[in-house]
Amino acid sequence: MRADAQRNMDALLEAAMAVFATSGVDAPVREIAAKAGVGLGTVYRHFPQRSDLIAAVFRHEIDACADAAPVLAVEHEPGEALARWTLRYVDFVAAKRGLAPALHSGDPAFDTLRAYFEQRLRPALQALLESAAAAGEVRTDVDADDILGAVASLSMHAFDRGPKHARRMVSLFVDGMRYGLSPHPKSKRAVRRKT
Amino acid sequence: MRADAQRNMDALLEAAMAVFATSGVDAPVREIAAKAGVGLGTVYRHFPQRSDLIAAVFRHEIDACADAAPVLAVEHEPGEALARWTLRYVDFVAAKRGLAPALHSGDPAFDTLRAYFEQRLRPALQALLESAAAAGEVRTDVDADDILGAVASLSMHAFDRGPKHARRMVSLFVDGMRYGLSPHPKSKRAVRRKT
DNA sequence: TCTTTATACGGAACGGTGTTCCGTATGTCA
DNA sequence: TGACATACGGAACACCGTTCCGTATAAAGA
Repeated sequence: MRADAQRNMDALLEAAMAVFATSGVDAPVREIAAKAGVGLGTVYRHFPQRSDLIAAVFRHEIDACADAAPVLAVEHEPGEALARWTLRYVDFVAAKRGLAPALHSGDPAFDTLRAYFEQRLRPALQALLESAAAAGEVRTDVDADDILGAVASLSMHAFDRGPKHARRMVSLFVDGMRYGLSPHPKSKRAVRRKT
Repeated sequence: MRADAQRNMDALLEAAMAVFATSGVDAPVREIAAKAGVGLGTVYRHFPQRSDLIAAVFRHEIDACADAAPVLAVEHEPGEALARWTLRYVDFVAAKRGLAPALHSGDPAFDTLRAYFEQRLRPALQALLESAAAAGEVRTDVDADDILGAVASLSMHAFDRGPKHARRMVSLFVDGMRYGLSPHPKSKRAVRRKT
């Protein structure tokens, strides 16, 4: 791949991410091209359809969210890492709330995306979940898909009442996974009731 | 109101309903105008914005759904009427699935619509619900808003797996409301356990 | 019945969108 | 250093929602 092509590709992705965040996913392609300092033709060379650009940005952010998991796993105790990643995931879902319609619109460009979403996020979360479970910091009757689905629909709705509310509802849910287990990582007093 | 104006208005509503059902709510205004045998200017005389036309069709179908309630109430036993209306409501929600994004889009033309939706459907359902409750055919700890909300979100999701699945899930929900009560309207054997 | 006039009609025109096309510029490799 | 495959920019196209205005017509008074 030619150097300038690669450079423009990166510039486009960055510009698109910024513009989508500001003006929503309905922002004109011309605006993104301008922000990236690139001609219209160049946009369509790299992303034949408008939806391909959206999908690329989306994929990019899925990666960022998934990649946050191992980092958090190193920086925090298992239970805390899980809790923090979940809130990170809330932010991801919130940012992409405007895409829900597109996802269900039947555009084939987004079919791949759903699969990528699961394939990438599930293992990331599963690792955190298994560590936390092994450390006895969360219950064992919840799996990664449960969390991905529940938290997504939870924050989707709850965001209508503001980001604070969404994070609070999700925190509640996460605390539910800790129910009956040691309340703080440091104090290992076994409070556990109800397997 | 002039006679031709009324005629064109009706033709437009009918054409819009048909076109939206076929091509979705994103269908071009020109297509609707053509189907109604009417000029573009006429469309915008009656519906200053595209969203006003959508809202009008929506209101029309809310009415149809609400008006079905008293009819069913006369034709069937209270519990059965409630069950049938709920499935009628599923069809309504399913048909309008494409509007969910628009509803949440912040367009002021749709703000009124949400209010109308509740103001019209809640009393219709409430009447069925009270009859059924009075006849001892459903539990009394569920109210109209519970049903409207639950069934809407339930069928919204379930329709991804086909209309059969949606109706099945909702039927399950409705049966839940009958739990512990006489299984068939005719046979009044009191099976009831658990108040 | 015939005027009159307020009202409604049709469709060309406008501004803005996604997408295509092609002449021009440029990175890459022998 | 050429030669050429590749990438670039932006004018042009098709289609969209919306506006505008000259024309047609339904309705009310003579």
